[in-house]
Amino acid sequence: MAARMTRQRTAVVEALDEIADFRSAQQLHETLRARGESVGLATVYRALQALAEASEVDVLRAEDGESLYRRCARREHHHHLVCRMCGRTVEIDGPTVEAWASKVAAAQGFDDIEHTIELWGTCADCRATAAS
Amino acid sequence: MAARMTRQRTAVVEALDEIADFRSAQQLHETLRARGESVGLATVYRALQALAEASEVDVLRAEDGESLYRRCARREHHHHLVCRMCGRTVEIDGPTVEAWASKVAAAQGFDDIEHTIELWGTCADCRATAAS
DNA sequence: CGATCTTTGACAACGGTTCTCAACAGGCGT
DNA sequence: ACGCCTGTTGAGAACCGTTGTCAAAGATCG
Repeated sequence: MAARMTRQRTAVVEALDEIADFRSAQQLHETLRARGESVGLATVYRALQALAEASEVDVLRAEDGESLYRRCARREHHHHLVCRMCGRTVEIDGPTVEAWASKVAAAQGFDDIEHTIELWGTCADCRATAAS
Repeated sequence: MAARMTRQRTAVVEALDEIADFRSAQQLHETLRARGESVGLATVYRALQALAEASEVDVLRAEDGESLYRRCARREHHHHLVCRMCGRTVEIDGPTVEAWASKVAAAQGFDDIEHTIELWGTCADCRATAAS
């Protein structure tokens, strides 16, 4: 059960530290391969899974269902505004929304409440690129 | 391009009308089969797709990525509080949240904004069942 | 009724993710 | 330093929800 620090896990964490945007496991795998780090795809998935479980990375689902990962600046609970084209991300928090969510859910007799609040859009750069 | 009203499409719509909770395409297919209506799985998927496109049904992604469908009472924009065990659903709207979302996104220079706001929990009934 | 043209359905294909299992390598004890 | 023990790796298979294929079936119109 002791988490060993292997070359592969280190590589995944380092890659995440350098990338500011949300990326899929496959994109990350691609990146590692490209920079010469030989890491298996399954290993990337496992590393991300472990990191997510330890709250070291945030996970969210793209509109097509693919999982995207990101190492966030703050470890506290927060949400994201993500560019659906390039993955560019802005961290957001909404104290108002949090309160609203738990109040509404509790009023209906629901327990173990969890909420998904994500904002998707097209960032200024991508809009410019798409226009050309 | 003219949408023909076939036996299969009618069956899917009728099933949705009778079920108040979010269900997956496969569950719906199962239900139709069980009641004697012979409908192909691909057809169920296509029917749901068409209905979703016409805003006749709401779609949302379960935590494992599966798509869930539901015929909602109101066609206007709204959100859901869903029981993650049985799919039981309560429709919700949050005018405050809507305003907050678009304001935040616009402030960051993002366009074509879309937001995902869903609440997950365990309903009173399922909690009781799980405890026994 | 017949012609036309969409829809159907069994099955294959797809894409992301997880599983399998033998080879491998941290890291602790000596 | 050396081995051993045990967690980890990786190539490929398996999985599972979903979409594509294409010949046969059926809805609609004249």
